[in-house]
Amino acid sequence: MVFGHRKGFGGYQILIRSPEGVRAPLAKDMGLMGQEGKHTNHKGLVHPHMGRPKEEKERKKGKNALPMRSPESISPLLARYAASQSLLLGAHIHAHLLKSGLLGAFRNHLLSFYSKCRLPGSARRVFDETPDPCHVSWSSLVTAYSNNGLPRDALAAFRAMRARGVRCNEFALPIVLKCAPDAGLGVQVHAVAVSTGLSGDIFVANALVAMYGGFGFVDEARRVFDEAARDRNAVSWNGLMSAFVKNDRCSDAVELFGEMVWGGVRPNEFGFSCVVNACTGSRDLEAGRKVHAMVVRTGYDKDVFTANALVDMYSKLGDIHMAAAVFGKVPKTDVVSWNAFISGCVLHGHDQHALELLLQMKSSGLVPNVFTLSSILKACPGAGAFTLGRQIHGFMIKSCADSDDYIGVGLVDMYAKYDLLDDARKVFDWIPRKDLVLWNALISGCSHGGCHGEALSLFCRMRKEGFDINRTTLAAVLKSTASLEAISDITQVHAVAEKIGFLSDSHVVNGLIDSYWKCNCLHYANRVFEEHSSDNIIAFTSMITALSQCDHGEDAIKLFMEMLRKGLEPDPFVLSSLLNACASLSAYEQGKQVHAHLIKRKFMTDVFAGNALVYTYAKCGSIEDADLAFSGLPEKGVVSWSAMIGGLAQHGHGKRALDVFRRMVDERIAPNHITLTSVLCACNHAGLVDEAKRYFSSMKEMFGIDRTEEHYSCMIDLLGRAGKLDDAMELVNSMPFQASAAVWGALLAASRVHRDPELGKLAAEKLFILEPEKSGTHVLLANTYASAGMWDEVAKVRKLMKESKVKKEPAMSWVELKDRVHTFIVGDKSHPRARDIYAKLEELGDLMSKAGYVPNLEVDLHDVDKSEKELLLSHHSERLAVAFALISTPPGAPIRVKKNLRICRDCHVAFKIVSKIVSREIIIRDINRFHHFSDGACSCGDYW
DNA sequence: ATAGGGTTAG
Repeated sequence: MVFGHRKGFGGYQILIRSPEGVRAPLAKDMGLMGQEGKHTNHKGLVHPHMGRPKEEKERKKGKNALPMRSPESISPLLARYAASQSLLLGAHIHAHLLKSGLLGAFRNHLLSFYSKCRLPGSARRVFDETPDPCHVSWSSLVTAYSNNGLPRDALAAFRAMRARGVRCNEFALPIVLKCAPDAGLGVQVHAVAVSTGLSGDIFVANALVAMYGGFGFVDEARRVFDEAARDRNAVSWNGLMSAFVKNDRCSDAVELFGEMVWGGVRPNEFGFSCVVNACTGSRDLEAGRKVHAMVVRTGYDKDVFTANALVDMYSKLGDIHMAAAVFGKVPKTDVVSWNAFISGCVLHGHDQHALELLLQMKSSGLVPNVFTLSSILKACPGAGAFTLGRQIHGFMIKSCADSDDYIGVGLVDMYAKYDLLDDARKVFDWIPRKDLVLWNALISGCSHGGCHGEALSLFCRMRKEGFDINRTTLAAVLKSTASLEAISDITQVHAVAEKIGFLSDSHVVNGLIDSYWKCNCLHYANRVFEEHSSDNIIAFTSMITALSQCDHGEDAIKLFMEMLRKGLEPDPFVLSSLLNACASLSAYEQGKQVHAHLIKRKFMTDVFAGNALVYTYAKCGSIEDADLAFSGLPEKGVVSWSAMIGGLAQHGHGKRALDVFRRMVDERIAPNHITLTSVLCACNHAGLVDEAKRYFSSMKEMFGIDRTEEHYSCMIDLLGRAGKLDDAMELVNSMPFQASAAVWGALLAASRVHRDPELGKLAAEKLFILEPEKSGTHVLLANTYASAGMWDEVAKVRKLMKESKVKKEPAMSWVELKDRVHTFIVGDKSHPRARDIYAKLEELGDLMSKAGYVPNLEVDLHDVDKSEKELLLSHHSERLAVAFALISTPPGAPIRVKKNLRICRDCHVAFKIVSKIVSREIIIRDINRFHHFSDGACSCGDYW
């Protein structure tokens, strides 16, 4: 039979009850059965040192035979045998005393002997045979029970003693206080102590401090401590410190330690280990280092408890190097030392190192226990050690230790991280007593692994079964509602969170904001933000993200300014989020400001911020800055490389993008599906059809990446642009996905360029169904017919467009100047400098005509005469933006404009000429890509 | 009479 399965590993071995054990001969010899048979310590586990005592072995061999003893030598002899746990020798003396009739004088000594040999039953027997037990006999009996894991019997004996009117002594009280099951009984014992005048005894006072501390009554503990001011010793200080630590008042404990040292009391190993734990609990690394210095000065760094506490402190407070240094110097490491260091490594993400430590630990002869293994389980996914994780699972089942709460959670989490939700679920179902953390692990696993419906239904089950939930539960389930974009579910979770008072929690607020904006409910998101989190950086980050993702980049930047005004210090998260806002706005100047923040606050080593910087500079039209940021990254991950390749692709630097991709492969960074999308995109913008075909057909075997819908869509677009319309259609028909609006849109555009009205008609019909609200479809279809000279069809489409009441999405352009973004729509006269802008356009018009520019009237479908058409063309939003930039920036400065639709073909021609006339670089970011106009040419090579 | 290590989570 196995027992002790809760803490069944490590310092204590799992106990197998076997007839060959120490106990069998004892039971026979002594005629005693029952409690004492287990030889357990108070935790119900066998201690490894409890082997067969040396003296007993020697006697069996016939050496050292027991001599006749004089009465005076009996008492020290019993004490010696008790210390060496020599049961048989003690029993021999017992028999000798019986025989010689000397038992009476030694009953209390025997009682104590049996108690120390963990035989409370024998002790009781001696006590029962005592004709008139005195207070010493009673105290010894209470001690025998208490020290051998029988607190109820100890209490019963104490009550019997009180009922018989036996005087209570200072030895019984501390022991019985230790047995008190609740504060009520503790208070009663306190009353006894006061009434018997024993409360002045320092041992009693210290025991009272410990009792009150253990039950959460720190103030009571403090009162008893204060009353014992005169006799206080180190134990009193340590006891109160420990009371503070146990009750989440770690900083008070640290302060108390200072008081103690100041008062001239020298701390011992108990005090040191306790105060180090207090520093850990209050996250006070500064105080911790000071204590560490004192520990070294006084030589207590040799104490395992203190050293372990230091390892734990440095691990948890972020100085893993110091943790390693202390760990390396622990004179005799035990399981706890290893556990503390291993968990520290896992906490810092050094998963591989944690596994190496496990091996070292084993080879140093120590057995890992449930504490070790729960940390190791956490490290398995990161270290790619799935097999080890499975083995731990098997090991746990075999040793009946799998019902350990932490191991259960660790297993659920590990299986979930490997996307084995069925296995996670099995472990979950198998665990009989499910606690909150276990539920959370499974729900988080589900929402992480994309099983959002499952996560939601688990959450509902939890609520129905009356389980408590916490912020982790809510955060996980909100992640799922965000992905499901299920507004009614969000409002329900919102209501639950409100009901149980979790709306002040930043993680919950974060989840709600995130869910709401993903459901297009930006106003709800904003309401949550305004109502619950005015001065919290996480909430600001969420809201800034929400605004920038919903195309409210300007509001995102405004909110950031507000955050600064409130005196909140930006962190790398909020700055990364802000960079995304700048990217979506093409706000180059703002992006540089954020870059400055990052440098100033020493965040340039942050991976997320660094990647966002690359992405933002590329999106803001400066591929050079993006390249610089990319080269400066301390660590380039797959996201960094993908951002750079994608940026180059958007700017039409196809060859450079492919070079970077080759470098990435050389450096053994595994590309993902996003990288491959960027690669295909690079080929697309540079017209590299053969390269694209090669990557597209071999990506699975070369990089193990399955082709997604996006890859197909990019490939179809590429074939279409290159005029290979048949190949494109073949791919549409053979791909394993329904063709999306993006695919048909690409085909429609291709059919216009390559004058294929039949394909254009097919694509447009699909688009009318897929995206009935979009106006561009009509325009493109009409253009397609126009390009083939089918004017009747053009007229029909225009009529259709009027009937369907589809409004044309207004074309807009933005240009950034210093810290403001200026917006323009076609024919816009609302800008304060409108007069100057139009004058500039007129001036340019003359110069352009002289340079040979002829307006391309085909691109405009308005039913107006020729001169009016020309005027409309020359007042397109992008032209207004460029003209404004020309009159507001110094000569020679590059001009960056962002447009919400594709750039107009006539404007494309115009800007080529303008760039030459004014000797400026003009950079237009349209919905698809970047156009760099310079010296009469565009970077896209007119291929777009 | 006073002491230690572990799990979920933006």
